[in-house]
Amino acid sequence: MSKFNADSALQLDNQLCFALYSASLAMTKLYTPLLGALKLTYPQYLVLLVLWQQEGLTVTALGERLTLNSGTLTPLLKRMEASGLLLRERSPEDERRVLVTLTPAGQKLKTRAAEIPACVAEASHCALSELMALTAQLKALRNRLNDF
Amino acid sequence: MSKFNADSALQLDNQLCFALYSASLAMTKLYTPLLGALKLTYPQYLVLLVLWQQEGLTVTALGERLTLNSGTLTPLLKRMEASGLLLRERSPEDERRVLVTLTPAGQKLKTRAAEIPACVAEASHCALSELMALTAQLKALRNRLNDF
DNA sequence: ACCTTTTACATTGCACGCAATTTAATTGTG
DNA sequence: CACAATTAAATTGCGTGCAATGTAAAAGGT
Repeated sequence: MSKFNADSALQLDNQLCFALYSASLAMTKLYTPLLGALKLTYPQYLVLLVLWQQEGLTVTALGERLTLNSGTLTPLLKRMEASGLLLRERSPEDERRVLVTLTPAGQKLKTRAAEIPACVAEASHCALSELMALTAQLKALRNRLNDF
Repeated sequence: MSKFNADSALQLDNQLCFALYSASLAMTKLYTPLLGALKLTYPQYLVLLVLWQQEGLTVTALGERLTLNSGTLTPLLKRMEASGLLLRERSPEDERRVLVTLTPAGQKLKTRAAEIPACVAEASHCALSELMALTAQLKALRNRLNDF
């Protein structure tokens, strides 16, 4: 009897999908209290990570970076605008586009957020090299899945 | 200048959290059409994976297995009950507990779901050994994060 | 027996996340 | 120039996911 028959493949703990799902939920739960101190949600933090690197992106460009669509991003960005972190402005050259820029308050959060990655690295109980290797593997997997 | 200063640590593509997040979303998007043929959502499929292995679990036991709480599970299980996949019954010995069992329709889906893992393995373009190794790493990470 | 505490689920309110659709602006084509 | 096709966001409807709270049953202490 093979070790990997159909029944084995359907066991929750053998499933890469569940390992990904549950690890991602666990990571979000780790971030929640850290981000709560900055009054940010987890996807809001991801938006800031992008904007701290490059401002003036369109909603579509942000979505490509985060693999999120306008159905998710539009209300999320509106909430961040309402809390004073960013501005959403129609592009003068192309009125279809909405350009997203940070307010001084949004830029300022970068300093306070700088401590977060170290907290996460500590909680993971991993060497930096291991974290980097796992990150690279996950990015490769994500790209293969998205290209499928 | 170090390769891993504070600014580098805040780059989206260096973040394990985003690699996990985006890979998990990509995996869900891969499953969605496969599960749509069975009229299942992704977390509903995860519930079935558990119940196909062991029936008669309480809501709490299911939640521990899936790392989900009653706020998520109660409405999810009600929807699955409404679609005829399972039963939710109070335990006669302890009226606080709700026991979840599969209907014949819920059990029957296991046969049709058996093809899904192979589809996912193909889409990942990975050898089985690589998938197993990545799954093991993610489970270890999840456990460390949850214990933190 | 009485009463506090604990346990198990359910409920509420909020924030995603996405497919499908809609609206408005721009581009392409004759 | 007219007008269909394309593009960019926004909207709608639904299903999670969770913190906080509520409710009812069981357990535990005196």
